[in-house]
Amino acid sequence: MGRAPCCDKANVKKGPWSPEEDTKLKEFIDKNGTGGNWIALPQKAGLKRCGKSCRLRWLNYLRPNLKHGEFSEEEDRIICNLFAAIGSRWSIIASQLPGRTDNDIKNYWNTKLKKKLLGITSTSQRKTKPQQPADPDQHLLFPSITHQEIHLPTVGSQSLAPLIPDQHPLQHLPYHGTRESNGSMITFGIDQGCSSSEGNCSTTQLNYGNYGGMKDDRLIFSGGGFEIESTELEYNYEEELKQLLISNTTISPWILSLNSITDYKN
DNA sequence: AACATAAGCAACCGCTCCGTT
DNA sequence: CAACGGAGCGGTTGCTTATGT
Repeated sequence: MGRAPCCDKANVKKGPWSPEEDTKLKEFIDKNGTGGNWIALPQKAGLKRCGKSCRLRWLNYLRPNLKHGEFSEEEDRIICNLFAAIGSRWSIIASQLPGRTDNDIKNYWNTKLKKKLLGITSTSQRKTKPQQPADPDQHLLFPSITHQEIHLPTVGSQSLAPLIPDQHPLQHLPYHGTRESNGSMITFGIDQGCSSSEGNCSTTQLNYGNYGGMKDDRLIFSGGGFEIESTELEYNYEEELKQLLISNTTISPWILSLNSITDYKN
């Protein structure tokens, strides 16, 4: 026996929302809030919709301060870097782009940004359109940055490890290493807290580092003044993307560390 | 103008997570 | 501790629009 459906599918409307439905939903939420119960909301609001559908409509279209339209170069960069770091965690990526929704970013990535990055392959071309060359400004998506903070909606006490997909190279990196700093060895590691010395921070931060390229069969990551190696090359999501990034070693930064990479002297 | 095809995007589906009982 | 149920998420679908023949 499967689980009970979230709503009576025979009696709910599906498909595109009408302006009247939008108005009903918006007015109800403006007046009453969501009440933390999406399942009960449609009935209260007088809508013949599934609660999940209402939630999606509100989050992706009706809620205030949503940004529509073209993504900026800066937004492109953030999406690319975060995708490289954590993969298709669209909700986390969306949390870094005010006014953008996870669905928006997901669609944008799948339909435009990925192609822009890959220089548009022949197989995905509009058949009759002339072949576009690879974007000459492609490298601008990967400026050489060493440290940029991203605030993840993660409670400081939680481990960041689950945010990293299994196939991501970070999974194969040691969680601790050493580097030289001012003549003495520094130990660093990925801890499970936040970077503030006070602790109790409500967000956990992630730092960008640079993907430094290949050495023998190893991926080298560097950033914040140190370097780290991965001996396993198992990360294989977006194979084409990986090839692109590897082939651009001089210009492609890559994520190195979670800032909660903390330094502490031996 | 009519048709074919690709691109874009809103919405749905099904799964996992997590709080509650 | 297990079962349940709601929220949230990512993948996918399918409709609409744009573009070329």
